Amino acid sequence: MPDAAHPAPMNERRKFRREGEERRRQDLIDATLDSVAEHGLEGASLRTIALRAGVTAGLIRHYFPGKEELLQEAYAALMGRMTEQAKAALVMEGASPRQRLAAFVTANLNAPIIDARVFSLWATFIGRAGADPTLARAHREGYLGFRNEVEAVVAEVLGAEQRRPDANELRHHAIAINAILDGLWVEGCLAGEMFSPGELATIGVKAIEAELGLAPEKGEDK
Amino acid sequence: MPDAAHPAPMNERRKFRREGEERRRQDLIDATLDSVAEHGLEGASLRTIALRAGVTAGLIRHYFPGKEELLQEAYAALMGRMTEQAKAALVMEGASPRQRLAAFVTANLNAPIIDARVFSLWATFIGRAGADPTLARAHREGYLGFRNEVEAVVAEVLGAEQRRPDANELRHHAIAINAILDGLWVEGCLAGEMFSPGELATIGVKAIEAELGLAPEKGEDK
DNA sequence: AAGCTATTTATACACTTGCACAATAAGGCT
DNA sequence: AGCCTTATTGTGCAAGTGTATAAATAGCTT
Repeated sequence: MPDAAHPAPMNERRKFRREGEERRRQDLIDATLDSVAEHGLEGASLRTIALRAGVTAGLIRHYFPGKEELLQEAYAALMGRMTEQAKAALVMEGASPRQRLAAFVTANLNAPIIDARVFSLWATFIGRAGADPTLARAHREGYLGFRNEVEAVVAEVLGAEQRRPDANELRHHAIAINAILDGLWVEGCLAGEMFSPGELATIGVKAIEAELGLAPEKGEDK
Repeated sequence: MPDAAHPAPMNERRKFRREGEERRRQDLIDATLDSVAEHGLEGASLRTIALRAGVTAGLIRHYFPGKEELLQEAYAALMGRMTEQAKAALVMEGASPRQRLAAFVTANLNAPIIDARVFSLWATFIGRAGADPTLARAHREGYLGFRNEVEAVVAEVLGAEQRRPDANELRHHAIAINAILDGLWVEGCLAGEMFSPGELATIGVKAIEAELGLAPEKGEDK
């Protein structure tokens, strides 16, 4: 819509700025994620995306071979940010393994990881994993990477308690803990207002400590 | 495509049979779910759906006001079948509460509940829950119903052990157990071949018994 | 057998979609 | 200052979309 303050002569070509390549690609990917989150894959047309990014639709083809590639890159970017945030909570210096585990769980069950928009994106993309092997592989890698992180922390925690679980035990613990985190994440994203702040984290920490057979902390029993 | 054995005269109008209303609606809903599972919401056009159902596109409008209503009914049907199957495992006569819980968990972590197609459908629809309040409410109801079932079984199990949890404790247990089931369900659906048969159920039963603080069964420790 | 009715097909329409490509101008280089 | 590259716009197109509606016919009623 033409700005009333700057009445544009008719047929004037739209002014534009040249952005750096990396910047433009990021903007387009962000606009894609926004569009998908808001209107689903179906509503994310090239024109919608371009409008959101402040460019015209034709430009997209200058940066991406086609729509499919744009979507795949957008999904990869989303997964990258998610796992990055999730793992960031693990780098705590000078904390006991058990404290690190609790911090990890708490971080994963609060904002910004618990987020309806991110969940919507995840679900929309993952729903196509069955049909699109590219998406399926991207998920698999993200999942396994995350689970390996979990498994490493679990090994540390149990090691600090003088317990020596075998490989299979360790794997089962990691799978179960991962499931607890995933499940609570889904519930929190879908119905966050049903839980008081921090409640999901409390539930998660307790469930995971129970899974690992850790004695309750002093004063932690209600 | 015309059958070679019955060469059709040109411009012959397609033959058809009148099915009962209920039957047709079901066929259309099934065709919708198939289309969505295979090509996603975007690829599920009225013509695709009609083709799958063996009718022409125009007929859909005779049974549904528009595409959106068809999708909503399809989602409702999907949720209905899922929760119905899930709860069915609970009706075991003459079993101890603990056995019933274990059977419930096992049933929910094996086929046909663990199913890539159903998961794909669930994810695709739930991804739109953020934007579509109708879908969000449908999910909420299904989720709460399921969680209440879980809570009831938990109360029975703990009651049989002479334990009297308060309401909040009970709620937390139900949320945690629900998360374990959801999380393992997701993992199983997305990467079923990474787990040996029955492995997810084993992990789930152990994790849930740990959550409830139940002593391991005799001979159950590895 | 004839007629009725509502299920079903078929066609039309306005609109959107992804993609192709020519035209243009922004901004660095000399 | 002028030029050259290429990022960006704008237009066009064929295919597909949901919806509206007219035409046909399957199967029941009488």
